[in-house]
Amino acid sequence: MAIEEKCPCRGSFLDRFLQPSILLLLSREELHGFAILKRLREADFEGCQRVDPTGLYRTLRKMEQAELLRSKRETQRSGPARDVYGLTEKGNACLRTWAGTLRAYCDDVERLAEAVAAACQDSEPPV
Amino acid sequence: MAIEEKCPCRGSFLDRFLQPSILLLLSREELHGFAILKRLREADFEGCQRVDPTGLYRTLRKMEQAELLRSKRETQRSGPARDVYGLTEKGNACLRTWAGTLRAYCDDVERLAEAVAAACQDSEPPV
DNA sequence: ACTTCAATTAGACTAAGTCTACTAGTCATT
DNA sequence: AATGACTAGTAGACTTAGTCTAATTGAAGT
Repeated sequence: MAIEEKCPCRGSFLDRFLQPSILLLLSREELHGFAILKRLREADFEGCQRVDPTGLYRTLRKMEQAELLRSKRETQRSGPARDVYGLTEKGNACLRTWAGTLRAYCDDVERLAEAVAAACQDSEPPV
Repeated sequence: MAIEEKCPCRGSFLDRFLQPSILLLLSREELHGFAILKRLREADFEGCQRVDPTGLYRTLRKMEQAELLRSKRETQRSGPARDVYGLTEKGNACLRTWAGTLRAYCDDVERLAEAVAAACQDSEPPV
């Protein structure tokens, strides 16, 4: 009867916010991939705390292809070279679109959450 | 500069709520696949309005395999046979877990939405 | 020499959903 | 009798997003 760890109801498949999170971080300052990774892991936004490096770097490259980001390779005095990313104008427009999308999405999920909560109260209250 | 139709910021990839929606519907009454399809299309919850039949039926079978649903084949006096689905006890437990998950998720998205909105106001207000 | 950290990449995989197309029965028209 | 519309469900290839394991390179610390 117990619900498994990987059942979708645990919410493990509900994270689709890597892109807006990246755009948000880069709207404040330019950052390279690894810095974005660390920022996301410390973020108060839980959705990206367990971000996977492979996924992040792949997403950055994809966003650059989509012209949301531009990068420049930066060779440091010490340590390996790294790609510093910044927002393009299109990236900024994308972030503004996200603002509305997230607002609408949030309201929508809110309605579903309330309906589910109501259904649960009606039936079996959790003791 | 314009954002494409299929850019993630439009929100087209933000629908991960087919399973809780199905559980919610079935917590009220038993239904067969096609009825679930129609209910979802009329639902006030936007996330599932454009649900695809293939995806729905596949999800139903998967949920049955995961023992969240049970089905019985029902031959009607008129029309093709159909599979009527109902919640199992595990399905009920899953729905209760969803209640908490959706609540937490909603709060999380809310925070991100506000941060993005704030970032957009700081930079370029949309004219 | 050994380890640790910084920075990034490769490749195979999984979850969810989309798109096009198809089958098969029933019903009302034409 | 044939057509089209509706009900009910299925097949298969594809896309998006993200995970997991593993590897590489270089510099710094012990």
